[in-house]
Parts: sequence; C-alpha cells; structure tokens
Amino acid sequence: MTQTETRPTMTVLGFHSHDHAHCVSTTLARAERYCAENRMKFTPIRRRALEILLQEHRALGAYDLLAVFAREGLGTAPPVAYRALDFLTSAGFAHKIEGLNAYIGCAHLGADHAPAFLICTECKSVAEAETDATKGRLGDVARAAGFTISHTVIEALGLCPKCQPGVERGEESPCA
Amino acid sequence: MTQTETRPTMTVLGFHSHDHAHCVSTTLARAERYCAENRMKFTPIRRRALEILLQEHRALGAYDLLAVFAREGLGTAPPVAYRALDFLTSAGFAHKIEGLNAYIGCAHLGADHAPAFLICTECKSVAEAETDATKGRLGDVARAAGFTISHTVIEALGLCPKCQPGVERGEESPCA
DNA sequence: TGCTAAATGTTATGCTATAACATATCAACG
DNA sequence: CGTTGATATGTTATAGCATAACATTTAGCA
Repeated sequence: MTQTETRPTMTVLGFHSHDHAHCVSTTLARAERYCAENRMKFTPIRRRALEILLQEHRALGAYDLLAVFAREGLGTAPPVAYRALDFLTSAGFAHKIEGLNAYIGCAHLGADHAPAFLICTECKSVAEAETDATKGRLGDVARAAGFTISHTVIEALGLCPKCQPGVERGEESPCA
Repeated sequence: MTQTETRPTMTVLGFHSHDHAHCVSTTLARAERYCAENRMKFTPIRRRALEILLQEHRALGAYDLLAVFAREGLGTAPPVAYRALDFLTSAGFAHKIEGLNAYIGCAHLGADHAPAFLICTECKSVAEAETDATKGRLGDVARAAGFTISHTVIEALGLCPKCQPGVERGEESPCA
C-alpha cells in the first residue's frame, strides 16, 4: 500500500525533478482561490484528497486514497473517496487514468482541458502533457464523422526514462 | 441486456451504413486464415466471441458476452469470457474500450496497430480510426520525455451524428 | 428561525477482473 | 501407439472498482 511518510522533497514531475513540496502547496492555494471565486466548496476532505494525490504524484486507486482517509479518521466507506474524486475530477483538479482505474492530481486548474498522459507501467509514475494539438487531430477525425466530442482519453503506457532496460539505478526506488 | 436475434443486415459502422452481415463473415474468414498462418488456435469459443462482437458492432461488456455464452451453452464462469477476450485483444481482433470497460470487434487483423475510437455515450456505437498520425504526435511528446510507448489508449467520448440533440429519429433504436 | 441545497455518514450491493487449481485436448516425438 | 509437454477449458472462489439508496448533518439564505 501507499505510504505517505518518508518522501523526499525533490521527486519526479513529468519525469523531471523539481521542488515537490512547493508545487503541492502552491497548487493547493490556487485550488483554494479557484473554488472561492467559483462558489465551490473546497472542504477539508476534498482538500486533503487533492493534497494526497499531489504529494504522491502518481496514479492512486480510490481505495488507496480511502486507506489514507481511514488512517486519518476521515472516513472508511468507499463513497467518501469516490465523492472527493468526483469533485476533483469535475473541477479539473484531478484526472482519472482509465488504463489503470486510478487517479492523479493535476496542476492545471479549471474544468476544461484535454490532457494526455505518459504512464510508466513499471513504477506507475505519470507525466501529464497538455496536447490540445492531439485533441485537434482527434477533433479533425470527429468533425469529419459528424461526431461531437465531450471528453477525451489519451494515454500512452510504457516505460519512463528511469525504468528503461539498461538503466542502472541507485538504491532509491524507481522513478521516485 | 443485449439481444442478438432480430437485427437488420444494414447497420452502422463508423457511423456509415454498410452490409454488416458481409463484413462480419469476411472478417471472420480473414481471422481464420490469419490464425492458421500464425499457428494460433481459433477455437469455437474464440470464434463465436469475435462473431458476437462483430455482429453487435458496439462496445460490449465481458459479462454481456458471457450472457450470450450462457444462453448458448458455451460457459457461465467469467474466465470463459475473459480468456476469449484476452485472445482476441492480443491478436488485435478486438480492442478494449477503457473508458467503458467494454470490448469491441475490429476489422484490422494483426496485433500491432494504434486505434483511436469515437464512442457515442448515448447509443454506445463505436467508430474506429487508424490514427497513426495521432500516435506520432503522442510519440513526439514521449520521445522528448525519453519515454518508450508500448501501448496507446486514444478515445473520444461524445455524441454520434444520430444522437446529436435536435436530430429527430424514426421508430428504430438510436444509431443501430 | 426555518427552509433549502449541498455535503457527509453508512449500509448494502453490483460490476469488473483474476487467482488458483482441476481436467481435457492436441501436436510432436520416440 | 503411447508418452510427454504445452495449450485450452471447466470451475470455484475471491479480489478490486464503483455506485445505489437512504439517513444525517452542515451551510447559506429568506
């Protein structure tokens, strides 16, 4: 199961290192402001759910999230997790990775963007790309067919740079 | 549940009408030949599974398939359906629609192609496009990130031409 | 205050998928 | 022919993902 405890500040985002604690806190602050401006309720459980997803920075199952909630006394029944995830995904604060039945936090606030994901099947780390261009191409196909797109799922499964065969690793766990 | 009985010969493929009975039989024949040439066993249950998927020509859940099997005395336990689907998807004879947890037959034989799907959330009909171009663009992003793609999931959910608001329908069921 | 809408708590259930092990089938080879 | 090994199938049980339904609480507002 997922542990939240001992985790370095510098970890992987989009397979690049960065100051993770900083990006978590600023994204939370931005979400807070976004909700205030849009009459949305950023309740403690929703805020904590986003915080967990952002901290992990990899695809997390609903029941993984629930397990953290349980440890923290925030709830034990599945709907607790799914409601928080519904809120976050509706708001565009998180996305579901369909290929993994899992969820990931997102730094791009606002409901309408068409993300593409690179998902490492080895270490489960996920990079998010904003490929409106990809949606544009899919959009061309759709337009030609008279099809109206409401949502896109664009995911690539494979191996991230650190999990490629032949890459030697140190003592740290792969990709994070 | 899904009924196989009374179904017109002309139905929707890629949102275009076509002679469906013909495309089902020719695709089955091609699959048969492909398997013979590649030492793969196109057993009765696998053949029937593909036939069902091709006939329906829309996303079908594993348990929908299983229900048909049960009616026909081919099996009642989930692994029966999942094994057939595993074979068909491995062979490239069928694809899983991740956004629906459902499966669809495919006319493009051979394991390696990168399909994109337009999925009508109203009538569940599915159009398949061979957008190697889209894979190419995702591939650009991946290459830049040092990511090796093994599989892509490219799906657009929305409304097909016949299910658009404002389109009046006759007495037939939507899109099929 | 009292109304309404939204959020949360809780129980139960349904859908999706696979593990594990037994049995059967079939092709290759001596 | 019969053994052997690999693949396919039969079967039971269970794991993992998700939601329906209803009770209770909370927050905003007339």
